[in-house]
Amino acid sequence: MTSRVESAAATRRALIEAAAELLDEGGPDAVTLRAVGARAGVSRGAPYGHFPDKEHLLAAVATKSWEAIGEQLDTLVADEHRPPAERLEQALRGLMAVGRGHPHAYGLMFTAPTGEHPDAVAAVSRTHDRFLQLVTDVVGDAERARPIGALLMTSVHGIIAMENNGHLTVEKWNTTGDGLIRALIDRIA
Amino acid sequence: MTSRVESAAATRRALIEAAAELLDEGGPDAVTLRAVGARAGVSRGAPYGHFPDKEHLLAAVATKSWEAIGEQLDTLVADEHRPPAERLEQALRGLMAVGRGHPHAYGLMFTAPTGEHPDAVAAVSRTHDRFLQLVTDVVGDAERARPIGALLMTSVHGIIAMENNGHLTVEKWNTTGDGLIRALIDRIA
DNA sequence: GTGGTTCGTATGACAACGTCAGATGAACTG
DNA sequence: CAGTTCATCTGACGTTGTCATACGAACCAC
Repeated sequence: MTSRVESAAATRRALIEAAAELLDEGGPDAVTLRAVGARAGVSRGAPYGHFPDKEHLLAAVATKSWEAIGEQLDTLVADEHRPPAERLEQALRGLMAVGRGHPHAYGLMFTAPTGEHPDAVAAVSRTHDRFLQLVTDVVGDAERARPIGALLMTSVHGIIAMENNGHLTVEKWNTTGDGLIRALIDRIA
Repeated sequence: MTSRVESAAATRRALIEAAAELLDEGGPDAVTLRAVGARAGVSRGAPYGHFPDKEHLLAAVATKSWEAIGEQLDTLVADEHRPPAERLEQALRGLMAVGRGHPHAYGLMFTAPTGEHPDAVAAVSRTHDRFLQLVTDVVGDAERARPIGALLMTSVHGIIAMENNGHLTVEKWNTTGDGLIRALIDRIA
């Protein structure tokens, strides 16, 4: 662990993890380069040895979140015992669980300007591909699955976003995020 | 116009409008209290005579956006010549137009922590009520319209959000935001 | 009118932030 | 062992949100 490249890689990982933790605990405002450095055990300017600026660090955090969801979907794709429809529903509910458990991280995933960050774009693309595979397993045809998957993905994202921002109250809409997922599956997939 | 209360109210309006313009033109980072003051013709500390802090100013901007959409829906509700389904579709496409034309303002509408800002909450509630009226005109029963309206609202929001963040590409999903709106109406309403 | 009060605005100051330039020291290379 | 590399530290700068203070014109009683 005392090798220079190993130590640098460990520091880089620690910075990303520290930023993710601070984001989870205190929201975007808590993610200060000084606080990130402190939690990672380095000082305030250390991130600039690994990232051009703060935005790239946050993009790395978002990439990690996308990859985590991708792996989650991967295990669902591989689980061939269960019926495809059940796996797809599990995927949608898994997305909601992430959005609820880590609302700030979830927001970051859809906030980072993706165009400037190829790694993030690739991670998003891979995750979306796995999601489309799950949809394909349900509807049969891969080409037909694409717009259907888009409708499912955008709708679930909208449900999570409005739930996290307090715009989805039971008093107003007489339903919950879970209920909307159910309705979505019944009407679309 | 030289009355003190009139002048103060004009300044307040100018501050909100200046913030909205800066948000439209340069995104959230361009909305600096100094820049807002300069554009409104006052100085950097003037906003504190009208808002407790920057967040409340932004909440006022979001409130204005919600009210603008509310009025837009209002004219649709009142337009009884056209069939209800057509008016509902027009409402959904109007939401998309706002999201496309003013992406930063649209993001702010769903970003402001609504709990702390009663005016914003009220504006959102009124706008949602008008949307639910349009849904009721289509499905007939007001109670049945509520969860259906929720599914429509969250889905459209998800479509707009993913489109604005570049996560809704034709290459990946083989559809567009407009196509998804069409599919949404066909399958839900 | 006139004097005193109110209150919207201007100004100076402060801490915190992102960012960069230079210094430091330990891991590498020959 | 001498020289280089490079991750990290430290000091500094401009900008930001925010507050305390000061000013001055609109207000109000008489």
